[in-house]
Amino acid sequence: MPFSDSRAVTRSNIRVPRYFSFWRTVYSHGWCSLPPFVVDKESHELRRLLLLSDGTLVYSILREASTGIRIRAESPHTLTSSQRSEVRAQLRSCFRLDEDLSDFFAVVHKDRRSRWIRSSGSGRLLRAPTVFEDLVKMMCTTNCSWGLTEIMVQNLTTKLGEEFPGGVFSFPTPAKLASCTEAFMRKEIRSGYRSTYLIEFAERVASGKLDVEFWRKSKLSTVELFEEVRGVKGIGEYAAGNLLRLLGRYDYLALDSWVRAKYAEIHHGGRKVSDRTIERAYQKYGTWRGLIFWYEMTKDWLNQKFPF
DNA sequence: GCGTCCAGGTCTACC
DNA sequence: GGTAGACCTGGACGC
Repeated sequence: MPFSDSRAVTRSNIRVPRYFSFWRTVYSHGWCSLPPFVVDKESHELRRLLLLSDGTLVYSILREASTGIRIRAESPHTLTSSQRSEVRAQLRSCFRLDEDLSDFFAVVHKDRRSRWIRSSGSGRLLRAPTVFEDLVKMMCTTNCSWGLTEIMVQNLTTKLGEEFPGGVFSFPTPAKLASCTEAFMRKEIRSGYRSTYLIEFAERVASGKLDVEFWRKSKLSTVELFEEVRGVKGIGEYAAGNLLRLLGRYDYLALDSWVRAKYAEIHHGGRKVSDRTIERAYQKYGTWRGLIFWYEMTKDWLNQKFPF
């Protein structure tokens, strides 16, 4: 645990919007169990090593507070005001605090089946500080078990990330990932056939040929943006649909084997149904359908303090 | 302990 | 445009 007397500590508080739950956001999907995110279940904290734009590493520890989110930021030196601002900006982005969901909350409030989403403080899906990290992780979820995804991401951070005293690691930069050989990726990261896709993607980002961070504020239509995301080798329909959710676009259901089985269990007694049937059922929710679908599939997590 | 089979998305080649 | 097979790993299972 990276505590040290020589460490500079900054404490602050982030105000949160209406209809927000810290833990419902942390457990909105599996990202909180992939490093650099770590949930400390004993101290009820979310921890994460942040890499600032000037290269400074900041170990952030977040707790739920009555006034919002309480942050303890540990760093090798006292943070400047611009560094403190960047820490807060990265965390605000992770928690989607600046995303306007008023229309979404109005839609779910009108729908008896979905009303619980607003009242439970759900609606904001946790994401990484960068689109690069979200996409790399998304690629690591394809065609494998969740356990293997955790192994790949763990290896990416410990073997390619920056180390902070105390044994925690940041997520690797595009340049660091781009410098890897395929053999290294296969042997050390265990990313298998995804290795060439990951390296190629990192090279495009590191060289500036592909600006994925711009996707969060892109004015492209959702269909156009979906196609652009699909242009990354290794990202198919499922991964692109899921990534779009983390970009604030919710038109796609991002069907994978887990949600297909879950939908069949909830609505058809476990009997398999076609993707078209699922899509038809959520058509009425318009551009919010992907978000409402996801929360309906994970509603049973609501009753668990730590769903996973 | 070893071998075999299977699940999991995406890409590519082929029809 | 649709489909089959390959890709790779961990886990389950049988021996």
